[in-house]
Amino acid sequence: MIRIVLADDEDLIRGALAALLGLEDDIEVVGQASDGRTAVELARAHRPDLAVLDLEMPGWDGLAAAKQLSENPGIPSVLVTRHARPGVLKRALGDGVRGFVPKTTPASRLAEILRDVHAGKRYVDPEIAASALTATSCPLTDRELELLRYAHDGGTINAIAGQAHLAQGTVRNYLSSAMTKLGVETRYEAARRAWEEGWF
Amino acid sequence: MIRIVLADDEDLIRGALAALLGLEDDIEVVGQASDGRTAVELARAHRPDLAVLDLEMPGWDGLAAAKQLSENPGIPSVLVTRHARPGVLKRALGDGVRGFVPKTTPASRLAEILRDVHAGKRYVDPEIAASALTATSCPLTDRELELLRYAHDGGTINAIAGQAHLAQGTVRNYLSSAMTKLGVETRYEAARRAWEEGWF
DNA sequence: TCGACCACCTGACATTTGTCACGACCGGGC
DNA sequence: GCCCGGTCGTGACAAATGTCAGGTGGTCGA
Repeated sequence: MIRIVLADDEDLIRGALAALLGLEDDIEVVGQASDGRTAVELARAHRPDLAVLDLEMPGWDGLAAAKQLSENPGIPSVLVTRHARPGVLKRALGDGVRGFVPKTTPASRLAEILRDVHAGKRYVDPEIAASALTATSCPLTDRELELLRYAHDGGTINAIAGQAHLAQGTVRNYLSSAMTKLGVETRYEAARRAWEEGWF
Repeated sequence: MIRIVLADDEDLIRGALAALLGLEDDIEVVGQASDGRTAVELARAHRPDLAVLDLEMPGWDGLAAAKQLSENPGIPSVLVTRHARPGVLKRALGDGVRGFVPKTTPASRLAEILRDVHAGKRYVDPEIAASALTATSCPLTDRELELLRYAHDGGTINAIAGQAHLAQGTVRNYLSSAMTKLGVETRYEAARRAWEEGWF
């Protein structure tokens, strides 16, 4: 019997996934959480064989939870995600994630994947793996990424400079540099590109 | 027995929802589709009692499919959505949608909701209903909305003017007007606000 | 120790953008 | 008729933005 802790912030999806896994004779969902922190607490209490975590969650996301679980109680995680972002896959594998499943995966495969991971294998969606291999590794510096993160929600340069505690000239330079590196015309496009690649 | 056609572009979620509904004795999923157009074809072929449609789908989205189904074979629809956008709810109800369920709804409630809708009732998530009532109705003109749609993916004014076949001065005027009406500083924030409200 | 390099920051400059005032056209109400 | 609101455009101005040359300090390998 494979004992699982399941985390997804959308109740409907989490419940549906639980129903799906409940159909399998050898899988048992022993706990459900709606955010990463609760998932970690549940896992430390129940000691499941496996954690199935949605990547996009408020507060601690799936990646943060997976890292915790892999370090402390040594519980392997499978991440489920809507957006197949190559950079995120790389970081996830570095943080001890054992399976990476986009939501476009056929439902019938999920149980098999969990069994494989439980048996010690790893699973990575072939599509994402391919794009992660061909993907240009991130050409941006940490500072550039930080400012792109701020730029992502559409504020003015001044607002960004305030949040980052920098002069606006500096902010403009970093963003300009990022824009040239990515070959786009505006910081918004740059921010979107960086997000899509999974660089943050 | 309530016969249902189910549409969601994410295979994993669609399969999980099917599993969830399959647990109910009085509900049968007679067809599954990954986009709105296929959902409509399936529904015309199988004549289900109800269609459960994800709102966010490529090609025809859930709203378009629901409208078709309500007009032609007269099949009622329940929309499932991730983002609770008040404007979308209003349009949906106008297009004959009978149920509006955000993905934050507890999984255990879904079956009840489908039964209610099948019995002729309507269901609208109370949270969204409240925000739709208090929401300011859209103060923007069609042209302003159109340009905000273009602005939403981050191009320059020139690019937008090209797509819309307008002079850049005109584009700036419309966007500026939209920005003042919404009380924001940049066209990107304006575009995001309009999207969040469900105005497009 | 030196130079090369990189991340970091700044100021000056040209372009883009937002704002405003204005005019023309069209359609529908009063 | 007249007025009003939406559409489309122009020109001008100030502010925000992007671009560039340059400066500082630290690390690293030769």
